[in-house]
This record gives sequence, C-alpha cells and structure tokens, in this order.
Amino acid sequence: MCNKCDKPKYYMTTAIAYTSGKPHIGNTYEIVLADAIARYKRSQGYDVFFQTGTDEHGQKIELKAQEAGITPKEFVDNVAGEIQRIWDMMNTSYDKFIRTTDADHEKQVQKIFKKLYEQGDIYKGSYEGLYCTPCESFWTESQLVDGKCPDCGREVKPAKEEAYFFRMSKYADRLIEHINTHPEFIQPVSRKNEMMNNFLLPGLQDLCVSRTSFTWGIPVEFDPKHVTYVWLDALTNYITGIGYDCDGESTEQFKKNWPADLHLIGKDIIRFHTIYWPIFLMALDLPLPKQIFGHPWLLQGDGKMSKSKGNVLYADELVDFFGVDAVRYFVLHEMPFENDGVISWELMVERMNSDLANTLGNLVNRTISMTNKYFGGVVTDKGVADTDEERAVDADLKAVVEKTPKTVDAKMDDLRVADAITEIFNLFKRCNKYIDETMPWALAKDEAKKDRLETVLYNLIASIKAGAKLLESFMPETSERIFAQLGDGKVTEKPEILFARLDINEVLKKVEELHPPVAEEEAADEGSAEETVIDIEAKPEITFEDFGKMQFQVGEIIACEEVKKSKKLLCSQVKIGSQVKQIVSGIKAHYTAEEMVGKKVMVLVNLKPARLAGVLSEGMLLCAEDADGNLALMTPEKAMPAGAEIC
RNA sequence: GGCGGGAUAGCUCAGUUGGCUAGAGCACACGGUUCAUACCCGUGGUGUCGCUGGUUCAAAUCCAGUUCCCGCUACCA
Repeated sequence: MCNKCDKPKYYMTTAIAYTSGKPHIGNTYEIVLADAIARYKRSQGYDVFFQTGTDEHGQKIELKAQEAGITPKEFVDNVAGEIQRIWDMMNTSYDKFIRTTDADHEKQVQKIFKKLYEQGDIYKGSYEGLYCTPCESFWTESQLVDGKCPDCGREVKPAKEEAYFFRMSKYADRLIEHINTHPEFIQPVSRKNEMMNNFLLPGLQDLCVSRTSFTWGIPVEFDPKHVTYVWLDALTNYITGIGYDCDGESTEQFKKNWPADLHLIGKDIIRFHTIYWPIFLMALDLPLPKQIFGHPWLLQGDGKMSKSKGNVLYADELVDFFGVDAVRYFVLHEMPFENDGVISWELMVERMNSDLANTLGNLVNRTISMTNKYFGGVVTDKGVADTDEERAVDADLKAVVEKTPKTVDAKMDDLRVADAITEIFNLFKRCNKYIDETMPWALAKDEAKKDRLETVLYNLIASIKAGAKLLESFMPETSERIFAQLGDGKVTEKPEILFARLDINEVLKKVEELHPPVAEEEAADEGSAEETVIDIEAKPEITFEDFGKMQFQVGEIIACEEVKKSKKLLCSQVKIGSQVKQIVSGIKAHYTAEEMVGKKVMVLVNLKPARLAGVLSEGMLLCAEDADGNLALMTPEKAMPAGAEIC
C-alpha cells in the first residue's frame, strides 16, 4: 500500500533483454503483454511500478564488440538504445529501464556477492566439479559412485579451473515448502510440476556464479580475476532497480514495492526465476515475489523462420504494415495462456480485416456517419423506448455494456489477457447487432420516431465509449482516437478510417519485395557467414602432444539403426580401415537411420568405449553444432577411403 | 528412460464439481439489410468428443489399458 495515496502498490517486471543483438518478436511480445497488464492495473487504481531493461554482460557481448572494433560498453549502448526505441515505438509505459551496466546496479551486485560469500552461501570451488584424468571427464558430486568416477571407478580430483558456487541445496526444502503452500506462485501451474520433478525433488546442484574466462562482467570485489556470472548479475536487477541495498540502506521505493507482485518472463527461463531467484532472495533474507508467469512463445506460422522463405518477422516491420495498435492487438489476442501462439502475415491480415476493420472500425464509422446524417453530429439522451421490443433491446445492450468490465476484470486477474480482449470485442459485436435490431435508417424515415432514433444513437455512442474505455490498456492509441472521433457532445464531421482493410495478396507481394526469397544454400551460407557467428566457452590450451593422442579417421557408415528406449540416439556400424566399430550418437533428431548409411564421416577412433542407453559405443562421430543445436556431420571434402587418417 | 500436458466441426479452440438435443470464432453456403471500410445481422451442416474396456440412471467429463502428439528432463563419447 502506498502511504501517500493509499492505493495498493503493484510492482511488476519483464525479463531484461540480452543486448547481443536486435530484439526479436518474442521479446516485443513480452513487453507489450506486460504493458497491457501494467496499464490495466493502473486503470483499476493500483499504484503500479513497471520495470524492464537490458542484460548487458557476458562473453558473447565481449566478442561481438571485439568483432565490431568497439568497446563492449559502446556496443551495449547501441543495442540498449535500439531496444528502448522499439519498446517506445510499441507505446509501452514502463516506469524504469534498468541496465545491468548501471553503476548502482554493479555496485550492489558486488556487495551482494560479498555478503553471500561471507555468510557461507557462496564458496570457492572448481568449475564442473571433479575431474577424472584418465576419462578426461568432469563430474559433479551427485554423479559419483562411492565418491569415485562412475565410468572407471578411479579417484577423481578437483579440476584446476576455479569458480564460485552458490550452495543451492541449503534452501531447497524451504523453497519446496513455499511452492507447495503457494499454488499461485508459478503460472501456468503445469510448469510447477516440471520444476518440482526435474530439479527440486531429485536434489539441486550448486550453481556456478562466477567466471574467469572473460572480463566483461561485474568483477568479484575480493577476487577480481572473477566476474559475476549471469544469474546473480541479471536476476538481482529486480531489487537493485528499485533501490535495494544489502547493508540495510534500501530506499523507501524498495521498501514500498518489494516483494514484486509479478515477474513476467518467457517459459525458457522459468527455472531460473522459480528456483535460483527465490533461493537468492532467501539467502538475502528478503520475501519472495508473489507470482511468476512464464508466458508461451509466438511462433512463425508455416514452420520455422527462415531467410529462404522470406518470412522472418520483425516488430518494426509489422508496425510499418499495420500500425502499432494492430500489432499490439495481434500479439495479445493470438497468444493463448498456456500454449504457443502462431504468427504469420496471413493471420495478421485476417485479424486486421475481420476484427479491427470490420467489427470495430466499421462500427465507429457507421455510427458517426448516422449521427452526422440524422442529427448534424449532436445527440442527447431522449430516453425513448416505446414498445416492449425497443425496451428489451435497449436493456440487453445495456446489460452487456455493464457486464463486460466485470468479465474483463476476472480475465485480467488470471492474466488471461487474450480472453479479456475477446470480451471487449464481444461488446463491439453486440453494438453492431444493436444497429441491425433498431434499424436507424428505418426510424429516420418516420418523423414521429425521431426521438427514438436519437435515443438509439445515443445508446450506441455511449456503448462504444464504454468499449473504448476498456480498450485503453490494450490499444491506447485506438482508444484515444475513438474518443476523439466520438467527441464530447458532438461527433467529428469527417471520421478517419481507424483500420483499413488489407488485401492479403498485396501484402504478401510487398513482403516478398522486402524479403526476396533466397535459395536455401545461399541463405545457409549467409547465415553462417555473417549473422550467426557462434562463440563457445574457451577450453584450456592443449599441447601438440595432447592433440597427437587423438586418433581421427574417416569412417564409412555401413549400417545404422535407432536405439530403442532413446529419443536421440542412433547406433551406427562404422567401417574404419579393415575393422568395424559400433558408435552411438545423439543425432536422431537431425538424421534418419537410412540417410546415415553410406556416409563417410570423421571419427574419433581411440575414445574409451562407453555404454549409452545400454548400448556399447566405441568412438565418436564428429559434428558441427549451431546455436539452435542443429547438427551437421563432418565429411571429407574430397572422396577418401574408409580408414584414412585425419591429421 | 523419468515427470507432466494434450487428442472435440474443414481450421483454431471452449467445455467448470459427470446431467437437458456437444458449443464459440474463422472459413464456406444461403437469406436479410443498406447507416457503414463490398460492411453488418440472421440461418445452416457432417462431429463414432483418439482407440478399447469399466463404474453409473447418466461419461467429452471419472477409472484402467492402448495409440499418437507436445513440454520439461536424462542419455548426446
């Protein structure tokens, strides 16, 4: 509760966008969804604080800046500016845009890190736990068998690469208890089971919270070769942004707003927000946020986005075609509560035409037109309804107008934003029906019905205004335009078209001009060459001797079958020289067993055999992997016999 | 492999604690209307409610089994 204005406070956040590049339509969806909720809560009288921002540290950004020949700070300044520009273009009403490079945030993260270290929640350990030298493998404690390597049973010892870890298990029981006693904490509820069954109940592993492999991050104050790794840096924005101080000097704003009422995030980062974040807060002795909603995604209609199809969608491009409010309407309306939504040019045009142009735009237009034609633009409430029938239609219209705010309220309370919008459009549809029921053009022919006609138009305008009022949170500009056109006492003489109907073929034609389809291979080349450069975690340097230990050869796959009981594994018989090895690979999602046969591939031959899903594997097929996890087998560029050495 | 969710009209989906002839929107067809952005309003259809069995006076709804799809997770040598 705000002590100055006695409105209940409502603190909500979006995830902070990573500044490695231009935000995609999914990020844009999130900010629009958050904005609709924020505006709605404000309209209900809540004292809303709505925070969004950018996550600006990490190795990827460090490398991208290096490529661009600028400093990381310059790089993130550019991208953060671009993100903010798009947020503003979408007319979102955030109160604070936090950047993780903000000085006060950085300072506070350092203090938090130190405090957690001093109280024993963070400890210095080694990355990926324990190392088995002969197996060249890292293991976590939970993976060990009798404290020894699960593969070979030999001793393991701590690896060289040091890092700081957060002791998650200490707080796990409290978190389980909290989740069980607060069913509204994780939304949608189906996600709660996933977190419980996959992470909490089997036992939490400690989380690595520092890195030494790059420098673009917040240094650990007492051990500056380490920088804070993403989650402790990023998640804490929710408290530092409103003035948290772990020495007890938090601002009034923090005291008023924390705990957050809602963290709105994508379903991909639910784990971090429902497990690690609450545990960090427990360690800081702060109350937990009231609700975390992991929204689904907007996906491309006809399969994945691809340059070759020319169907990639960007928020600003959509806005160029349809306007801000139409795009807001689309993303809010098309996104169900629990499942992924679909977006495509065709669907956009369909919604634009049937809902925005036909139902709403035309309604406003015809109403204004009649008001001008029959009454010179001015109508007052004559309160005339002579027959039972007239009284019945008026009453029914009124009932819908009065009921809609309540149903919208109920939907919004459950964060069912798409359903809330549908309710508002049902009101507009009811208005269209009212026109047909009352037939103003017929009333206009009878001078004796003049007052009834005026009453009808008055009711209509009042109802549309009621709908426009409700629309304010979702389509603020449209709401304003409707009010401006309906006026206060006199409607406008020349109504502007609110939403123009579009021809799908013309739109598609323009889209094609904008994004000429490119051949599949060209697109792939382009993609790998400039757009999707991939940076991976740097491994320690090895000697030539280390390299010499590995035996690579060309292998020919002579047979291949699926490994039953596994979703990802294929088992291949690979001819290497005169011998045949059995190799299991996790590539079922990318190659069928049939297409594997006959391929010549690069094989790591002298890898210690292991059992995968119970099947013996005597080597490794080498693949390249892109950012989406797509795999491509490495094959010789010219014909080579099976067994040829790769060196 | 573990856990969870889903399968309903051509398409996208609603169907609350089992109960009136199983619904909405879109699309399609026909009819009405002309104030309006060729718009609006009305009417209409086939659904073995994934499959099989069970409980019940009554099952889309509950139970068991089964097939397929999806999510998270593990295996990815």
